[in-house]
Amino acid sequence: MNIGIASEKSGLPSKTIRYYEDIGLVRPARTHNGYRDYSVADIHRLRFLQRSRSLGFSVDECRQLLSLYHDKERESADVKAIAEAKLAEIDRKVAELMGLRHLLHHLVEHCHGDDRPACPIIDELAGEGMVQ
Amino acid sequence: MNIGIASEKSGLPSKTIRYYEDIGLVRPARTHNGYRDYSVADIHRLRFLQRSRSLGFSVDECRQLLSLYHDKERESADVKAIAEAKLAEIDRKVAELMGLRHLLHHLVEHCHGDDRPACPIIDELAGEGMVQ
DNA sequence: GTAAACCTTCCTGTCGCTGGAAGGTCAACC
DNA sequence: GGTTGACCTTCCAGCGACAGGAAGGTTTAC
Repeated sequence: MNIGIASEKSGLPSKTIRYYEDIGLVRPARTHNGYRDYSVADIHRLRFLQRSRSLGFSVDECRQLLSLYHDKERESADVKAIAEAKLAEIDRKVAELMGLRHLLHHLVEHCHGDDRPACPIIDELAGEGMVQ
Repeated sequence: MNIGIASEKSGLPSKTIRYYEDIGLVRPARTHNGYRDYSVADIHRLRFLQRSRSLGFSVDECRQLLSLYHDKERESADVKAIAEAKLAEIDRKVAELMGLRHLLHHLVEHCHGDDRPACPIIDELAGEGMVQ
């Protein structure tokens, strides 16, 4: 399978697939003309990568997950630990964004939004506001 | 004021302050020996940048906000529009993270987390799961 | 006098790709 | 056989927003 087909089947752009090869995540065969030749197993790896990346795992975490995936003796405890760490990270990010959201929302609510120069958002950013 | 003091007062690392100068966000004077010399107004700009960056505005958005901040004739409508766009973006991010959180949580819940090789997280990533 | 703490510029690396240039290969059509 | 167009290759550069470090100058304190 050429890279274009692999791209279609995996949902990853060709550029990304080549990049994944550069960093050693996938090693396709080559045909006589030098074209990359993807096997069904390669496509599985690529789909696995596409899914885990879209779930928010870093490329390095994906590397670990892939090796666990291919390790017949893998312990699901390892996988669970990685997933749980990621879950905690997501919670942290959401909390941070929500805090940010509340502050911004408050500022927007108190901004009259017309052509008067006074603006509580700018005042807050300048450190003259009453918020926090 | 030397850059170290500016760093303390603004809450930004010296490296970041120099970077902001590189990209034209702040233009401190120089002393006879070539050291950067920050005025009180410069510190205000830096604090403004620190606050708006930590509120999730991109450097380019900060640049806009700064110019609005310095524009006496600014219209708060402009500021409000930027803040509202950012708010919508935050909402999108939170929604995405929550979706991700639910899926991951579900997977973690169904992973027994011991040394048995079967692991629903891996199965899901491999495309063999029942989830979605 | 000298050591520590500061400052300078410049270059490289981070992460995860993405875009583009320059060129080789293949399949189809006239 | 020629040509077009779609594919493929490698390599190099760039994104955002800095961070790390080298090599060297300056100031301050003792």
